[in-house]
Amino acid sequence: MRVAPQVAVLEILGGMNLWDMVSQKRLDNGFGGYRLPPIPHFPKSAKRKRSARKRRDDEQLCAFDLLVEVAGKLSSESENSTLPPFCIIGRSKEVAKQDLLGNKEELKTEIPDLLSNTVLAPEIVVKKQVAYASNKLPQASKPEHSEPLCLRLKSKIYDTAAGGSVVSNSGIGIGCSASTDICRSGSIRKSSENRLELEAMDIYSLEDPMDLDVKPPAPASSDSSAEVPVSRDNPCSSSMPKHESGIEHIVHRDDDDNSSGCTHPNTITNKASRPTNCIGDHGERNFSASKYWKAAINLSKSTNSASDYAIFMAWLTSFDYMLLPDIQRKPFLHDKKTCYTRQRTQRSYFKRRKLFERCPVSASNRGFFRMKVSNTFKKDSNKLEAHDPRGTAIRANGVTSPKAEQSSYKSVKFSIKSFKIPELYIEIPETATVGSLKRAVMEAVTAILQGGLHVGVILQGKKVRDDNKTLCQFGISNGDALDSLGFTLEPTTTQMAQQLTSSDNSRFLCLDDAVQPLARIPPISLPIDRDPSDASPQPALTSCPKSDHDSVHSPTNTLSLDKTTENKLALVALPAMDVEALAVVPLRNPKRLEHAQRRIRRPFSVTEVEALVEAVEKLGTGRWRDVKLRAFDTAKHRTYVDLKDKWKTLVHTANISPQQRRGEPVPQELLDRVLSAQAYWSQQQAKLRIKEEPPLPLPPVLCSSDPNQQFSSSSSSSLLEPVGT
DNA sequence: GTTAGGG
DNA sequence: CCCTAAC
Repeated sequence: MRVAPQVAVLEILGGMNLWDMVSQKRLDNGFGGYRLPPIPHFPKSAKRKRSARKRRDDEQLCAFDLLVEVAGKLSSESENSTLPPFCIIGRSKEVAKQDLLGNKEELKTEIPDLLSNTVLAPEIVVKKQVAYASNKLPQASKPEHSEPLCLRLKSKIYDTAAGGSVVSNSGIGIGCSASTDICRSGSIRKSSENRLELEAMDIYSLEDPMDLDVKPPAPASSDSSAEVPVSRDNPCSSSMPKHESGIEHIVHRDDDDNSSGCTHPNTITNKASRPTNCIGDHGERNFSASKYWKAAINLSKSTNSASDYAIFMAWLTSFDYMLLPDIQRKPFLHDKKTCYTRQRTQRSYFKRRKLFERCPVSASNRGFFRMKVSNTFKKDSNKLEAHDPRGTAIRANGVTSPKAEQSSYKSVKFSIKSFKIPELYIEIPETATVGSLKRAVMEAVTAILQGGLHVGVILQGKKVRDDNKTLCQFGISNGDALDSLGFTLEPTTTQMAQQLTSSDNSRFLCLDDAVQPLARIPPISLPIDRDPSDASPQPALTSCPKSDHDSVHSPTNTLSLDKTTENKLALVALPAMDVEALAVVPLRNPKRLEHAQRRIRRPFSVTEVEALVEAVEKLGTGRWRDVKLRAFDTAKHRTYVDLKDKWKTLVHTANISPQQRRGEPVPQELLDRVLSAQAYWSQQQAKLRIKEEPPLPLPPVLCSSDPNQQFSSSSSSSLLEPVGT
């Protein structure tokens, strides 16, 4: 019997709000490279167990954020372009499972952190990848040269500035840039003091950490940049090599790391004299992937930090592995000005975040989660420079800077919560090697990155396209509208599966005065649902599929159009198709990972509300499918459940005081109609129950002869094209 | 697959 | 917007 190789579909989730991911713990179980360390066993103390659990969670968050930040630094400090490629790959659940079956050897290596005063002392676990564990598959499909190895890096993160205390010991998987090639060579296994690693790679435990609540060291040194807290002397850090020489090697040795294990900072051994980077030792680096990353490097050179951070933050949160550059290639510590110091406290992310929001100015100095938004507010430019690696969805608290010499200038502080992450699907044969998978993912990612990402600004669900308007003109500088401010990542160009050619930096960039056209969306982009109800000055982007279906994209027109609309507020309905547009390969059988991903929130526009109201007026409240078909047939992102839910909230909204309402205000007239229709139809339903008589009770109040007219008030004609069937 | 309702 | 029971 011939067994057809199955196709494993990898789904790399995107589009998720980072904050949601973190707060909802959706990074658990391997998704996003996250693994839950086990909770230390405290049989007799529920309390301790609880606190341990909390600590673990906190640590995960910290570690996660560190990754994010590291990536951000990498991307922005790779000026010399000697930066080895680093990439992020995803993996299927199956592969992950197989991962655990292989032999494991552990290698030690060290990677100086890219953040000031912080050292990453990771362990790399090399696993023999059991790539073809499935017995069903013919062995012949196995490539002869070798089994792909899977690199896993268990990062142990120390904060030297904080006295070497363990900041994090997470299970985040980080790979090494050259993993594919290196592994194939097999050198990695011999290159360093091997140690058998028996524990599963996701097994971690922390000792009861030292008091991690100690306040971070105050910035003492005068010569340090105002922003950078200085590392204070402490037993541990003193033994750590300073990073003045660029690269230092630090090996973490925790020989008694076992299941009950402690990773005590004091076990850190400085072995700087002996670079043990397994990769470097053998000089077998083969950055075959580097070409792809030139794009990323160029990108980082030619664009501002906001986009850099955005990109890497986005990808980081989208993938399972991140490949870090080899430390021997380049120091990353030169830019002290922008260096961060990891906050020592292990307090929860949430707590710090709140703190930050409350004290946007000072607390941010050393806060790891500090948002480095330097939103200089210039006269005729509303350029934002968001440096937050954590992404977007900004929240701004209109904070006035007392320093502003020009009284007319007002600073706005943004707290970026997250970017919307583009979604990416990859399909690859099950018989493919992990290495090829990595390459496939990398190519896909690169294809997008090389095209550049454009940062979009969304205000109250609408895309702000006019780059020349000032923030205050949009009301961004104050008011509740700030809560509905967000950012998106959009592909600028996507030349799938194309060679990276570029020295042409002009293609990479975003968030600049001159927004690059969203040109050249790949032909493979999936059909995108347009929201016909979103009245928009951007016909090309919001056209109804019905009428303009094939013009998948001609964003260029649109954008050029933008530039001419300087005098008008260019609030444009969010096309909301960017995500789909990034799809690499149409997903065939998306076995949703774990909790699939939450759909992005798309507030109903007034136009949509009107359409909904009108449909419900005519059809009643119990026929949501019909309502959908009638008024939202072309809006694929609106399900009938959505419509039902929206109606529910509309009714609620109509019943509360205007002061209590949030979001884009719905005209009272519409709300009145909502109540009216709700009352009417609920009455009908009641009647129907009592006596199952009237199959089609003639509606309305006035027994209008035409039920369809009953609720159609003044502006009766729907803005939506009543879906012709 | 739809509806209804709680979360 | 998600999840699910109930149909």
